[in-house]
Amino acid sequence: MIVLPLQKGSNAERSKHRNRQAILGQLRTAGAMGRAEIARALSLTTQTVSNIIAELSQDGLLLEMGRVSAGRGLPAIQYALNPEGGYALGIEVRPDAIFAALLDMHGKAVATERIAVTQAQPDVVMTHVKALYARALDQVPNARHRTLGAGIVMPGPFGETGITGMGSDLPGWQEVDAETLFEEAIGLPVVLSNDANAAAMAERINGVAQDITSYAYLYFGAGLGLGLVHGGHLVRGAYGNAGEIGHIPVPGQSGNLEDALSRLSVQRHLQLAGKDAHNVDTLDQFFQQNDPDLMAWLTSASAALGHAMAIVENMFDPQTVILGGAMPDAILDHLVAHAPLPDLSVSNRPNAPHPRLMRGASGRMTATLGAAALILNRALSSPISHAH
Amino acid sequence: MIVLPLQKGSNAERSKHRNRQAILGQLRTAGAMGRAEIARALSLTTQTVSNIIAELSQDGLLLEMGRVSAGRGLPAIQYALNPEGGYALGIEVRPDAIFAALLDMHGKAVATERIAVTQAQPDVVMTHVKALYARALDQVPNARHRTLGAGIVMPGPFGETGITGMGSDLPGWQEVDAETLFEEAIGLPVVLSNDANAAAMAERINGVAQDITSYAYLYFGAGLGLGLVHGGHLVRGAYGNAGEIGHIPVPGQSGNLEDALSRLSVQRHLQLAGKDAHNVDTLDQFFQQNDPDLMAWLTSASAALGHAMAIVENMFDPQTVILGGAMPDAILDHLVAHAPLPDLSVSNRPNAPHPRLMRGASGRMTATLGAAALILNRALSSPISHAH
DNA sequence: ATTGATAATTCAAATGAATTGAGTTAGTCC
DNA sequence: GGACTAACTCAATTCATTTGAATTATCAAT
Repeated sequence: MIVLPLQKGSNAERSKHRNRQAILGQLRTAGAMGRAEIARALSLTTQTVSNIIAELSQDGLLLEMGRVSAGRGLPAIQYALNPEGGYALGIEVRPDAIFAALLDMHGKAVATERIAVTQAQPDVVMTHVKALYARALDQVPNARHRTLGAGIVMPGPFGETGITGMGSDLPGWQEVDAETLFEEAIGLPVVLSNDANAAAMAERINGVAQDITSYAYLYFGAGLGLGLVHGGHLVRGAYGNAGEIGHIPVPGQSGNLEDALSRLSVQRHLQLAGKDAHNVDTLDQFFQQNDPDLMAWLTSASAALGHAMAIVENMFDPQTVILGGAMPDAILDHLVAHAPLPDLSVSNRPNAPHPRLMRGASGRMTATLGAAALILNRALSSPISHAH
Repeated sequence: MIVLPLQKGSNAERSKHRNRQAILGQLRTAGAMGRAEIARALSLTTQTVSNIIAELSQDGLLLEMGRVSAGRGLPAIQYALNPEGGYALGIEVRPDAIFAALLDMHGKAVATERIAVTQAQPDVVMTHVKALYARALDQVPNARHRTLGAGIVMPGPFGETGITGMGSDLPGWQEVDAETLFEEAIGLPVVLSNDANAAAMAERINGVAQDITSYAYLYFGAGLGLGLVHGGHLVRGAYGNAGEIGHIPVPGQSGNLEDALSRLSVQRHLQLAGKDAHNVDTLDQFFQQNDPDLMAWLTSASAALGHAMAIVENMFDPQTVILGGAMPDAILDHLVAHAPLPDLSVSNRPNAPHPRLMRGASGRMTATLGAAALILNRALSSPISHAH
C-alpha cells in the first residue's frame, strides 16, 4: 500500500468525470441549487453545467425541485440529489459477527443486516458477505443495479507491524489480499479501511461533520482508534495504518492510552469489581445507576482523553475532534463534558467556530455505515485537495 | 486559513496546465526521460507529451540530452529539467536575522543572503526583504524574470492560539496579513509557512526524501516542530498549525516534549552548568569534547525523542521520520543512533524499506531552503493526491 | 397595467486540447 | 542484409468546454 508519486495526466474525458463528481458533491454539501449557481460555485460555465445536469438527470441521479424565485430574473430550476440514484454497501467484519448496511445517496441506511459468526476465516466471511448483500438487495430492489461499490471495515492494523497479534486482528487474514477477495466475492469495487477511518467518514456523510472538512475522530472499538480527515479526505498514512493512537504511552501513568480509554479497558475495570459489561446496554445501565466502579473508570478515562486531545490537537490542528464508537451515548456525552481540554494547544483559540470536542452522531453502527460512506465520499468528490 | 470544501471544475486549459506540471514533476522525480516513456508514466498519448515538451522547451524549461538507445526501436531523445529554467526565492524571518536563498529548478541554492536585524516589525522586515531579493538577483541575472514565487518562513503558530505569546512568535505580526504584505513588497506570489513545514519540503526537493512521499520531519527550531507530508503534500491542519508537537506532555516527566528536546532545552541545561551554547558551533565543540553536561542532556533528549517517535509513528504511519534543524549534524546523528525506537508502533515492521528515523540532509539553512522548496513543489506538482 | 431591468436557460458555432491513425526514422536481433 | 521494434511526426478527428446571441420568466418602478 505504498503511495507512489504517480501523477496522472488529464484529458477531456477525465475532466468531464471530474466535473460530474464536482456537481454531485456540490449538490450534496450545499443542497438543491440552480444550474447557474452551481456554475458560479465551481467556476464553470452555465452551459457546461447544463449539459452535465442533463446527463445526470438522464441517469436518474437528480431530482427536479421546480423553480424557486429569488429576487429578479428567471427563477432557477432547483436540482437535488436523488437519494435513490445510487447506493453504497457497507460491510463490517468482526471476530464474532458481520454487519452490512446499504446507504442511499443521502447517506440514509435503507437496509441493515447482521449475522453472528463463530469463525472469521476469509472463505467463511466471503460466503456470509454474499448472503448479506443478497438479503439487503431483496429489501431494496432498486439498488440491484445501482450499487456503486462496497466499503469494508476490518480490524486493523493492516500488514505486519509492531502491534500485530495483540488480539485485535483477525486470524487467517495476514497473508491474503482482502481487497481482491471481496471484489471477486461481491462483484463490486471495494474500499478497505479500519473502523476508525470508516467512522470518521460516516460523520462526514451523515453526521456532525457535514460542513467540517478537517477533523479527527476518536473511535471506541476494541481498542482506541483515530480517523484523520484533512480537506475532506482521509489521511491514511504510508501503509494505511495512521491513527493507531491507542498504543501511545500516557504521561504520568504506566501503559498506553487505550489501557485507560477503550471498551476493553472499561470491561476489565468492571470485571475486577465482579461486574460484567461486555454489552453496551449493560454499560449504559451501570452509568444510569451511577455505578461507583464505572465512575472511577470515567475519571481516569477523562484524564486520558484530555491527554489524547493534547496530542491530536497539536499534531493536526483540526477544526474539531469527534468522539464516538461502541459506547453508550450517555457515556460519550459524559466524557465530552468532563475531559480536561488542554490549555497548551493550538486549538485553544478564542472565538473558535466549533467546539473542540463533540460527540459523533452516527450511533452504534457507525463503522458499518462509515464503510459505505467511504464509497459515497469517493463518488461525490474527486481526489483533489483544496486550492491554496 | 480555514479549508473550504471548494472543488473547482475542470476545462481544457486547466487540463493542459495540469499536464505541464505533471510532466515537469515526472522529470524531476525520475530524471531524464523520452517522450513516449513520460506518456506511459502519466497515461497520456505520446502526441500530447510531444506537444507539451515542445512548449516547455520553447520556454527554456528543458534540456535535450540526446538520444539514448535502450533495446530495440528508435532511441528516445532524453529530456531533463533545465536547472536555469526557473528559480524560487526562500525567505526566513527570525527575531534577530533575515535569511534569503534563491534556488534553481534542481533545488540548488544559487545565491544566499543574510542580514542581522535588531527589530522585526513588519515594515522593517519588508525593507530588508526587498534588499535581500535584489542582492540575490544581482548574483544571478538569469533569475530576474524567471522567479516563480517566494516562500516565507516565520515562527508559528499563526493566528491566536493557546500557545501564542510563548516567546517564539514575532511581535507586531499578530494583526497583519503577512501574505499580502510580502506579495506587495516583492511582487511575487507568496506561500507562507512555519519552519518545520518548510524544512520538511526542503528534504523532498533536495534531501533525503526525494523518493519518499509520506514522512514526518522533526525540526529543531527554537522549540520542537513537526512537518507532516502525506502523498507529497503538506498536511497543514485546518488553521495551518498542524505539527506543534513540542507542546505535547511527556510521559514519566513533568513538562512538554520541547522541554527535553529543543535548542532552548539544551541551552538552558548547559547554562545551569555555567556553559554558553547559544551557537551551533559551540554546541558541536561540546559534543566533540564529550562534555558531560551535554551528554546528560542527550540522554534525556534521546528518551524524549523515543516518545516523540511513538506519537508520530502511531498517529501518522509515515514511511520514515527525518530529524533536522538548528543542531550540529553530529548531535543529530547521535540522537538518531540512540533514540529508543518504540516496539509498540505500526512502523515497527519487518523488512521496512526505509529506516524509521534518519537525519535530514539540508544543513543549517534548512528552513530558508525549504521556504523556496514550497514554491518549487507547487510548480512541479498539482494538488492532486495519489490514486487509490 | 405597462415597461425596463435582471437573471436563468437554451441553441448553435467556435475553441482548446487530447486522441487517433498513418507514415517516417533509427536503432536491435537474427 | 532483412525483419522487427519502438520513438516520433503530421494531419485529421473527437471530446468537452466556452462563447455569443436569442428566449423566457420574474421583479421593480412608473
